Amino acid sequence: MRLTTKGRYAVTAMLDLAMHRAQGPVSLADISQRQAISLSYLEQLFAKLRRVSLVSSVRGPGGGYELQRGSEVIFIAEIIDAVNESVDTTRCHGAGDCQDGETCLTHYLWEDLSEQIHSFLEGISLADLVAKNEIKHIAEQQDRKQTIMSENPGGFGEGNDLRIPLSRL
Amino acid sequence: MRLTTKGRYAVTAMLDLAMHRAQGPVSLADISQRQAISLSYLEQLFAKLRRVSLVSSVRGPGGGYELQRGSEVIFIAEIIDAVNESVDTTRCHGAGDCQDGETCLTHYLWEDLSEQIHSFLEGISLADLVAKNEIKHIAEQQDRKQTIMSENPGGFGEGNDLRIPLSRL
DNA sequence: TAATACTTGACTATTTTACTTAGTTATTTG
DNA sequence: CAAATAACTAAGTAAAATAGTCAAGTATTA
Repeated sequence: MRLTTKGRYAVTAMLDLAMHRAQGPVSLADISQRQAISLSYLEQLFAKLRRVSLVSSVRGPGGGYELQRGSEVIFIAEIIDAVNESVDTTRCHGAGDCQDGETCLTHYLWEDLSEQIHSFLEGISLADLVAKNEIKHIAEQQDRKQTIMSENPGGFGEGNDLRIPLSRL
Repeated sequence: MRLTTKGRYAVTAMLDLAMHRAQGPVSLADISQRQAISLSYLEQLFAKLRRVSLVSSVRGPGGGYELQRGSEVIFIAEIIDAVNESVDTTRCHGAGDCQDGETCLTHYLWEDLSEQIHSFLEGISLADLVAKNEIKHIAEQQDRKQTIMSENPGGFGEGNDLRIPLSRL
């Protein structure tokens, strides 16, 4: 699991797509302007997103890209995986290449952590992100942030207040 | 929040340190051998880890690095933050540089997600990773994986089985 | 048919990563 | 004290990833 600017661009573009899906296909040119990402780079990213069936394309005038599923069933982990081709984190690839076994152990520990992060991002959808944000804005207008959490089971919580207890994992 | 190979190296090295703290200061040469990371690269990483007081150094023969706190209060997020100097994700830095406000919105959404991941990694310590691993190994020996979760509140769960419900966040 | 917009591939610049080299400084042990 | 050890520092470099350019297509719509 890697989390780089490349993945951020992809998620950002997908969020843009999610927020404009009402108006039909969205052209990369539009996303490029709105999100300040170069058109050619978007083309590269969307080629990969298309390959894994996250988006579908419509050619010709008025064409563009659309989410192939609803934004509530497109998860952040999928998007990031699509653009970041996986790298093998272990230096000894499976078969016992390690001398003392120590190397394998720490590598395994990392992979394990990586899995946790992946699972975490598999639980967050595009729709979740957008929805949570809307709630936050309403909350700020109403100026009573403290009660949002309990009132709204779909929300994410606020920064530091949210410390996931290990007992829940 | 970025999650690159650089951060992985740092976490791996810190894990190595945590697992060998009983035998006093650990030299970078030892870590280099065990974890297959070049000595000079480790020197760069540990310069940063030392700057934020995650480790302390002992010079001279028999010297090396030690964790400055217990491994149970050193969190993964700290390690990654130490080696990855932060990049500003928003193109318009605070002040209204954005034309239509759209750009800011998706950037904000990303920052929000990034915060979630950060909070997640703030909740996992070096000790947690090691401990969970030991439990896993015992479990595999005993060949009754299914019951581990409920029996052991400190554990992390297993890969896909662990899907954090949004209602808990 | 002309315009639009996806699609592909090759190529390039920049940045980051990972490593090398060559030293200096502090500490311990013989 | 001298020699060995290992942290520190800094400069430079090779390789990889990122980000973007350019130039051709193809499919679709008006």
